[in-house]
Amino acid sequence: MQCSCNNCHIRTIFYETLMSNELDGFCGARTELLLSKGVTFIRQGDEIKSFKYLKEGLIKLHKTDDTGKTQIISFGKPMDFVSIHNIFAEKTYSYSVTTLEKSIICVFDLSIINNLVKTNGDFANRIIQTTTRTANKIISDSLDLLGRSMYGKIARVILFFQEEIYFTYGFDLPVSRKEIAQYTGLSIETVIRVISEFRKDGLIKVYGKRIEIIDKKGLQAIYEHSK
Amino acid sequence: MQCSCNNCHIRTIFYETLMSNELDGFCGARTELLLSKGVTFIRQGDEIKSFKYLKEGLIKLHKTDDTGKTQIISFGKPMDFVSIHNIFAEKTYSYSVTTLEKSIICVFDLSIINNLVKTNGDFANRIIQTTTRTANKIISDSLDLLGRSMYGKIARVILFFQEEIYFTYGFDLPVSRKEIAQYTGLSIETVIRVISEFRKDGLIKVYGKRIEIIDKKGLQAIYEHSK
DNA sequence: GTAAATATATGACAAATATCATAAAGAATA
DNA sequence: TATTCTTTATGATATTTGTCATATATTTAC
Repeated sequence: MQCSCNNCHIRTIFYETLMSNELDGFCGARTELLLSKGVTFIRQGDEIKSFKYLKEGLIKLHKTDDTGKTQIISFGKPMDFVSIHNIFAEKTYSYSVTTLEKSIICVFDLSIINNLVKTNGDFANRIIQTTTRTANKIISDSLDLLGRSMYGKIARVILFFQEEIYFTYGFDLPVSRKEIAQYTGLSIETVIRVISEFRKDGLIKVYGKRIEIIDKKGLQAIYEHSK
Repeated sequence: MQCSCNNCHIRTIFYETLMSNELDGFCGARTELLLSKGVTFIRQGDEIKSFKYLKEGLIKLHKTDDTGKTQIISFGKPMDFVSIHNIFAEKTYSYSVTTLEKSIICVFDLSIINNLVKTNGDFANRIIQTTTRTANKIISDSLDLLGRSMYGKIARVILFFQEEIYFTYGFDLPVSRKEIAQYTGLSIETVIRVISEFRKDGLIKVYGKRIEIIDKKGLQAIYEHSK
């Protein structure tokens, strides 16, 4: 039987671990969500019933505390599992997830995944690796940011979108200055000011959301010397 | 067969998931390490060959970057798995682990754990839950610290040792001011100054490493209003 | 037991970052 | 189109935190 996941990267993550009959069940039971930009499709506090995979697009993981302050925890790109480090440990989501661009989400019933974990040791192993890698990336990224100055933090964000999301020197920032502030822990004004300084120093060009990296080595040097 | 892990908390984590014969293999193949204070028993970069459990004592997870700067990632207490969020994802340790007090570490060969993951779905499930919970705690703690002022950060550290480690209002800090700085991202002088301020304000008494909490509600208020 | 190293402590000052105020540009809405 | 709301931008100023200097106390090494 042809599985509609054939062209999807999720196969390369789990394929080898699944028997043909398991794969059919796995792929057959999935739903696809086509979401436009700005849709919060997971809300902190909601019960976890499914396992979600970002097939295309861009998302942010975020949480709001009792005082109403919002923090952005990480950005997710295609081939990322959404909130995967959360779904096996808790009954409800600790974080919300919102699209930053038009995105396609694959939704699997959590019971199918849990069942495969129980019956297929290799699959269980893949899940363990994937969850821990996802969590480790969040930990090392947030520890990295913690130790840097405002210049290093903003340089990191710009380099992140260039190196891990758009792969070109010119791109439209998918986040507002405010969201960069929520991710870095800086104030909005500081974010705006640092971006302006980078522009004045000829490191980047800025036209609203549009960023063009002029001096990538300079940006990298700022990032690296910002401890 | 009597297993010497009978009195150990690790049984309550994995017990129900293991058949009697599996349990024998699990417990029989373990080694115990008795370590004095200040011993680095896991070093970043070393190959991961075992699964380690902190039976008694206190440890810190830390890493040193290329510039020689050391960051403390988390503190581990009894019943914690040491670096568990790392061992399934990587071949080598990303972090070092050092005892802060005399500690007992149980060492299991990683292949035994991996084998159980493959053959026992319930056990695999427990491992997934444990790894993700460990990682989630680190993520939420570090996000929490990131958003707080120096007063909130130091209050958090003092409250952590009172509430999660010693359970009494008076205790000896198991870490130096420098280590608190490495954990919070503050400078050493700032850590010392804030502790002094807390003392001058009558929140705590300080005799070198000895801390006595005088006004716990006051400390909590500082922590909570420090965003 | 003495010397050296490390940890704690505090002051003075500098640097980093936040806050408040204000304004213009853009986007959303009626 | 006019109106409102949000985002971006910048200046002035205040607050937070770091750095450097120096001193004492404590621990470690020989």
